[in-house]
Amino acid sequence: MTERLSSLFLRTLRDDPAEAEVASHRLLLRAGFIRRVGSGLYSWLPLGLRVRRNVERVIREEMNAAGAQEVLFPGLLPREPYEVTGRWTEYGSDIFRLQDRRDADHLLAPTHEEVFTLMVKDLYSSYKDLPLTIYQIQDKYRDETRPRAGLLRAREFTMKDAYSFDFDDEGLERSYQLQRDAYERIFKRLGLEYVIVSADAGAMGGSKSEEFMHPTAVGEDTVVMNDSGYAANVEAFATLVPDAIPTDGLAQPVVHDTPDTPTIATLVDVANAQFPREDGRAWSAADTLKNVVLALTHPDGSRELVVVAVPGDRDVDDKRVEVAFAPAVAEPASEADFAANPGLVKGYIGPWSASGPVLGDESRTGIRFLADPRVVDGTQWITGANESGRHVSGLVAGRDFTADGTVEAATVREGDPAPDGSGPVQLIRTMEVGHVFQLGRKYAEALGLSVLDQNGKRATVTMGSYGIGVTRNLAAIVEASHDEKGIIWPAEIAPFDVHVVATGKDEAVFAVAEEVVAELDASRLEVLFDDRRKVSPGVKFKDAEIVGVPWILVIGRGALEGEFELWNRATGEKQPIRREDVLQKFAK
RNA sequence: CGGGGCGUAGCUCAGUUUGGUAGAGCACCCGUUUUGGGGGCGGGAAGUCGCAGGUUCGAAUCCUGUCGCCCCGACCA
Repeated sequence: MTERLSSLFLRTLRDDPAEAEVASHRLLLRAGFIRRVGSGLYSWLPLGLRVRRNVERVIREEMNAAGAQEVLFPGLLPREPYEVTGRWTEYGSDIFRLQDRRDADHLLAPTHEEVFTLMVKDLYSSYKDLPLTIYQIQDKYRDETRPRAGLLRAREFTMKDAYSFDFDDEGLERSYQLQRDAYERIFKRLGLEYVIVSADAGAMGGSKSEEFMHPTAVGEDTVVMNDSGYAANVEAFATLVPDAIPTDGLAQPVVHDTPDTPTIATLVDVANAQFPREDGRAWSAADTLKNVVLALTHPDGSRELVVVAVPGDRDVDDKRVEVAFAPAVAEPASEADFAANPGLVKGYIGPWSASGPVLGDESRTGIRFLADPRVVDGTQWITGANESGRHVSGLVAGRDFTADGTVEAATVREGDPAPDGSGPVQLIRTMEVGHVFQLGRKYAEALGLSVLDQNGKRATVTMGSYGIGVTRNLAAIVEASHDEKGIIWPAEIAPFDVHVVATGKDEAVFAVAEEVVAELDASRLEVLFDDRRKVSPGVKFKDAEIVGVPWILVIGRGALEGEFELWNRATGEKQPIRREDVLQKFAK
């Protein structure tokens, strides 16, 4: 196959479009792969479409090899299936909703669990039909609050989603593993670096969930990992719990007047000035206990206040809180909440007071009190004394106060110990490029998908869900593989195998190039041929470099003597090549 | 949703403060020259100045409203 630059629907841009910030967005626009139509909506030009099809091809090959079968569902769906699973409402304003001429509600599918499940329900009814894994490559729609970074977070994006259907848990585990293995092969072929992290499964009600995360500065997720193989999403990070300390012989708590210390920093200053440590070391924020009041809204609509205690040198991490309290929604307590609970003295909250416990089941307020796992028995803290302008020091966990439980709410920091004992962790920015998920029976139950077992009894099917963002992966590859000159496509998904550039004005040179291109084409190579006349060599070279085909074959000077030049786009290496060696060089 | 910025030719932008005939570079078309790194010269086509209303003799420019886009944050199966 040969495409000629003289007729290709392509216009490269010399200047960076003002709308593009990140490299992939900028380069895909400039090199003429995509164009923006609306916020988070992109059109695909011939070059972009070719790469996209190649990404899809890799995914298809691995899906098929893993025994999955391809299907295709509509992107436009009626409301009913989503009503049954509760997602019509749960999804809120993140989905595009529309009405047909009879005012019937529809949506543009953000994901397809429901219709896959219903399709299997329609057709299958016996355990003998299982296992089954089916997939599609489909456009998904999400009304993102803020689309950004071009293809990395778009409102219309292409995704491969697969679903497995099994009779029992062992079957699900096997199907899951097959998909997981296929994902590893896909990312290796795409040349995309990844780490697999355990993810929180709460939101979708499943059991086991792992995310394929691609390390990149433009990522929106934080992964906690170390060189010894530990890796987890920051939401799923578990604190390594220190050993308890004997409380025997520890001094009794002391209450101090600490006016004007509403923040941890001011408290530490006052503590060092007024009641220095006996061992001479200075108090630090880590010696204080910060008590944060959160308001939870439970799925039944009820509202509950909880107090979360974290060491004062850490903050409460919103994402970790969200997971810790799901399905309840947590938000900072409002002024009204404080007004309704006079027992909570803002800025001076603590579990203890001179006149008895303030927080917890048996306390004055009865408010649930959850502590960071580091607050083990025997640790001593400076914290609020529940009186305005007063704090207490030497407050011993397990002796002077007891939490109602622990909560993973504190921020994770570089250097924190991994829960598996493998040592200190690092925090890296990543982007989710794939997700494998054991859904279990949630959707099958909600939608009534069951099969008859060997005894003729109904049994609910168990499901897995497996997603890869096709267009996001394409953009991630550009992020990971470009230089100041342009894109550098990995051979597996490059729009063409070789980019032949004919230079000069000598028609004899073009005639040679035509012959070589025809030979390459005949050996089933995909060739991009810059056959433009009256375009200067510099322009052609710049275009070749920004477009990013792995090999650039320059036919110009010396062409009539059979001497060409072969450029390696990735390394920048340029070597002479004899005409008679060209075919062999590219032989597949 | 909060904060910031921006809408003028396909792209990048000037002009707006101080109202007075719509501009530049690149890209595009024609001619010419050049041919190994976005070349030179000459000519040309191309814009409802986001949209609506208002003020004014006159609005890209001032006023009001509105729509859209980008960035940071919140949010994100």
